[in-house]
Amino acid sequence: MKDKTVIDLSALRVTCQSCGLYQFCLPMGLAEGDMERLDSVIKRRRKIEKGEYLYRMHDAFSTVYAIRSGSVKTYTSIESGAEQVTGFHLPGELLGLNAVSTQHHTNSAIALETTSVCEVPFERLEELARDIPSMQHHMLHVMSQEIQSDHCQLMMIAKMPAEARLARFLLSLSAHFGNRGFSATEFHLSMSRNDIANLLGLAVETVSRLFSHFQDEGLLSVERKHIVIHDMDGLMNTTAQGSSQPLPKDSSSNQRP
Amino acid sequence: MKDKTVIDLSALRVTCQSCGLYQFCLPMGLAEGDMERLDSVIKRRRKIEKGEYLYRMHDAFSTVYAIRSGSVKTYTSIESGAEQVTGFHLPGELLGLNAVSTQHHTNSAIALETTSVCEVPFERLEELARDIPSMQHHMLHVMSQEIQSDHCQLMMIAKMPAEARLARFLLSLSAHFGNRGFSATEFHLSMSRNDIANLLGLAVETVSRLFSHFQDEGLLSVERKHIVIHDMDGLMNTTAQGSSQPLPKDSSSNQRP
DNA sequence: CGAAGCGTTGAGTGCTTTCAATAGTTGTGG
DNA sequence: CCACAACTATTGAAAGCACTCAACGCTTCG
Repeated sequence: MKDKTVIDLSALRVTCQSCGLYQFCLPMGLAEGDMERLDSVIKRRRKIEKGEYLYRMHDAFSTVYAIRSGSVKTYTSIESGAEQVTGFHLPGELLGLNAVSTQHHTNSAIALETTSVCEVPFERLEELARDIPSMQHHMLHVMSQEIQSDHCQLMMIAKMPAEARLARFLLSLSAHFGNRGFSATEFHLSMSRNDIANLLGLAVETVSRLFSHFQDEGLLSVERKHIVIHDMDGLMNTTAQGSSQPLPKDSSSNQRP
Repeated sequence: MKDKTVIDLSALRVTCQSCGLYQFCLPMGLAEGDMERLDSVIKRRRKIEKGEYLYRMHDAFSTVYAIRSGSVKTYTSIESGAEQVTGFHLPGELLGLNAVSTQHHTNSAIALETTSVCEVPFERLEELARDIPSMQHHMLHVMSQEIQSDHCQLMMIAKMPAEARLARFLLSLSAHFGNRGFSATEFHLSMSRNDIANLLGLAVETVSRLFSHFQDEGLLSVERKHIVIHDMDGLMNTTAQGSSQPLPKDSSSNQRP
């Protein structure tokens, strides 16, 4: 335990530039000088264990979190006690920004495994954003991206059959891992079947059945939380909502003049 | 037609402060001086007819729109041609901000009736946001609010039966109108049944049946697009997912240590 | 080792969709 | 001005997908 301080010091000295994720994270697109200013604002690095909360719904909002390693589940609860998982978040993602409007968190964030995050005081971030145009733009960028992904999620739940939803979910995980230099075909699910089902708007049993079904078809192998994708194209095909229906364009009540 | 120029001039002279919606719109919370700066940035006021597009998916993003009157439907299209309505937007709402991340619009916005909007060049808005902290904050605020409402929508589609979804939809419209000084119990639906069904992730027939059902129960009267709510509480009760199930808190795989 | 929780599988039910037919509404052109 | 076409909305009947209920194996943890 003598070298504890040494470890702490080196940890504190870690900069965004030295982080393998900096191109996916807050400093994305920042000039070097600006990155140093960002570094100076990042409060500290925190490690949280599986099952610990990063923050809870209704907590006062003061801090934004960037995930360094591990994974986090976010979910909102409704009055009746029902929960809706809104996403699983992997390294490089920014959490907490959607609390700006209420000053209180509107969802809870819980670690799915041992997770390390960077904490950034939001006030500081706002100040930085004022001085650094690309930082301001990036914050808007991050939020607009979340909106887009929510819309995608919405469409998925509203329009796609269960099979396609799970396939898309797995493919999106696969792409995430692939982008970050990990295997796109073999990975570990840090979330429970329950969480997956909740995110996709399905019953746990349905998810379980679908995993078995995919395995029977030879699309993938699944053993508890270990996934190996054998047939990426096959998975993508199940995504295509049954088949390619030649929908009439603009089926709504409006036409362009 | 002699006074046409007079009308135009007076229209151009309209300021945010003179707009009945300013407390719901972009200038929300701005100091008076800052509001004038905002006014000077707003490019012009545009009137669009029913069926015209404010912008279309994939269009280059340069402008943010604030709705003055009328209503607008936004929707995204997926590769296969299927569409997902992402929202109906009423006076005071800001549209287009979610295109920041891609520089291209990721949804289309079409007028459901004759609609007038204010156009704000996004670049200008970003500049303003740099100079005026409360403006920057407000933009983040608007986007964070959209994320929250999307999460709400997600939960609704994923967890609620058809009846509750339509009830919630009507109640949210009612609240919107009420907040803006209109009747909360009697209003006009500017969107088609098809659009409603699409937004709620239902079939048109289901929506139609539900309207009839609500009417049979005496909760409301509906005649084509004219709605009169008779029993607000009754409607709210149908929202409660069948009843109040005493769900075990935190049904997920995680527990707090 | 027992309890508790997660995951899988089966059977039956039900909510919602799909298919189909009919009115009502809107818009256009003869 | 009316008739026809196209579209929107409503209603009924049948089918299907996913859910609920239920039981059991497996893993984890105290």
